[in-house]
Amino acid sequence: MFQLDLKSGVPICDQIVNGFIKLKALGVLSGGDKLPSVRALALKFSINPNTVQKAYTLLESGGIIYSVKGKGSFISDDEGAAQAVINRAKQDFSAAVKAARELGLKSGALTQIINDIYKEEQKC
Amino acid sequence: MFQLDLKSGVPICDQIVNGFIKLKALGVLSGGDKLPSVRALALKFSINPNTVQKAYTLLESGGIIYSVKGKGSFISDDEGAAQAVINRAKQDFSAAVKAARELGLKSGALTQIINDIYKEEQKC
DNA sequence: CGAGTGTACTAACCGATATAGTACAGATAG
DNA sequence: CTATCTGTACTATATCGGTTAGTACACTCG
Repeated sequence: MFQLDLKSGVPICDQIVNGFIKLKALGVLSGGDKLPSVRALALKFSINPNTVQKAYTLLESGGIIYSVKGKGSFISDDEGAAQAVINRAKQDFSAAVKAARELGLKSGALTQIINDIYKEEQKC
Repeated sequence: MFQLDLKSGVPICDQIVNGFIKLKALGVLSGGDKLPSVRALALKFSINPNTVQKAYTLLESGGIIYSVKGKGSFISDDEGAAQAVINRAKQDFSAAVKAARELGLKSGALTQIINDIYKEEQKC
């Protein structure tokens, strides 16, 4: 399960959304898996159930999960949603590349950074 | 001169800060160049002078510009500040790379995006 | 029926951002 | 010197997004 950083400035609901997206992208959660209930997750993180519900609503509108009244919320097995997540991640990354380019960074410097970060991953 | 997007959600003062940083990074503005006065820029963008002043204060605390009472604000010729800008840009980009990696994107996909964006630049 | 589930709604609080208005100090041109 | 432009400082207010608080309803399952 992911962690929350209450003092990071990043909205809690966004952190929850991204947390489950990552868990699905990594294969930790897959189609049909049950998510914690709104109230249970709120209790675990000591936050308000409304905040969790907001995150779940966002996840459902994005096709990442689906919710059933009286039963719970579950990871969607929709492959299109997974692809949408990847596309959104690519868009976010593209924006970062363009921002870096506007500040005068060369492509070589960027690829170098990528290599460093992915090399660091292999150590673990 | 840069543009402002009032409805982007990005704080106006941040947009002003980034705007001048880019202008300096691109060489449009260089050491000693005079910035518009707080009131003039506020008038041009139809925003509050306080907001411009806040941006200028941030720029000065970052060493990007320096201000002189009664004279105006000027681009700093401090090379260390320029390096700091580049480092900050690299840090921002690193964060984007890590976010993409956490979502399962491979380094090859990222370098591909970089190549596409920088290739597109050469067309212009 | 009862407990747990998602869902909906209103009200209120809080922090960040932006605005409004005023005031003071230094520099420069006339 | 005076007027005007400059940066700077300060308080107060308004707005918005995010969060919390509290309540309520409908559904599922044992």
